[in-house]
Amino acid sequence: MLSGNLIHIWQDGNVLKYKTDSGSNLNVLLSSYFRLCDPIDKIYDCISSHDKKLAKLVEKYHSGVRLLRQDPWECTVAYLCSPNASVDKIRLNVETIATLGRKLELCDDVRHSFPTCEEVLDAGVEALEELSLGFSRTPGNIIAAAKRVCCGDLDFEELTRQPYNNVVWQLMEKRSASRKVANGIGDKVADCIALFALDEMEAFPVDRHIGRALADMYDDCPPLPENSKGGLTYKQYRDIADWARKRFGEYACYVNQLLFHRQRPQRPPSGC
DNA sequence: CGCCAGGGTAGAC
DNA sequence: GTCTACCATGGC
Repeated sequence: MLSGNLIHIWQDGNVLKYKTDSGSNLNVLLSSYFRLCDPIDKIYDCISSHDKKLAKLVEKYHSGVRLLRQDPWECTVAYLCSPNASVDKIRLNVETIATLGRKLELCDDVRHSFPTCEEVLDAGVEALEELSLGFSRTPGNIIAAAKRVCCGDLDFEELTRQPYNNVVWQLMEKRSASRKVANGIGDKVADCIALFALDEMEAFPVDRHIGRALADMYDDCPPLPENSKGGLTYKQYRDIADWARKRFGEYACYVNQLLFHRQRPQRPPSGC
């Protein structure tokens, strides 16, 4: 589902094909979603030239792995219910929340558009609480985010024109260096929204998989904590992300995508 | 039963 | 500013 259009998408060799009953031509929309204007060959060549391990990842995944330009609101909600959840669980959460949206049909495939922030507010926090989205704080965080977006306090359009640090700062609602407002968006979730929806190519999300991959592949990478239960402190997170930006340079965010897919069954592009 | 999953928060120092 | 215990749930 993209911008209210239910689309069936598949890959035929190096060609992207799709089917939809939407009257309009969706080439522009899909081109933006898959970032087809990015110089992908140049990017992967550049990454390959860094080291052997990356070259191997590029060889394996270059024909399938892309960075996406997702819808900022949908992306925000998706990552609000991502903490301590698997990709499959997050995908299920997004599909479940989508039942609050408009019904769509294509070739006997019945799905839903992702609900707008207004539709989420109309549904109310009680409706979200019945969806088993994970932690009990998640429905409240989603409602709070919906209010920020609806009232214009959180303006994604404007954020895409701002520098990376500023974007993360605003997403997290950090008002001082020491105090952060609890809105469900920490450093990692903010990075994901910034990179996957707001064109902030400087973002380098560090989840457990990325952290493990880096520690595994590079001896000079800041080490992961030994006995932590999965979590990185803000400092540890920043140290690793900064190391990666410095090490991988301009296309670090694409390296991030490759690392995430390392030793993982390839899945169809996420989204709804 | 155990462990793991695209982490964030309150509260402690 | 930095570090910890705790949080809900599904899959395996």
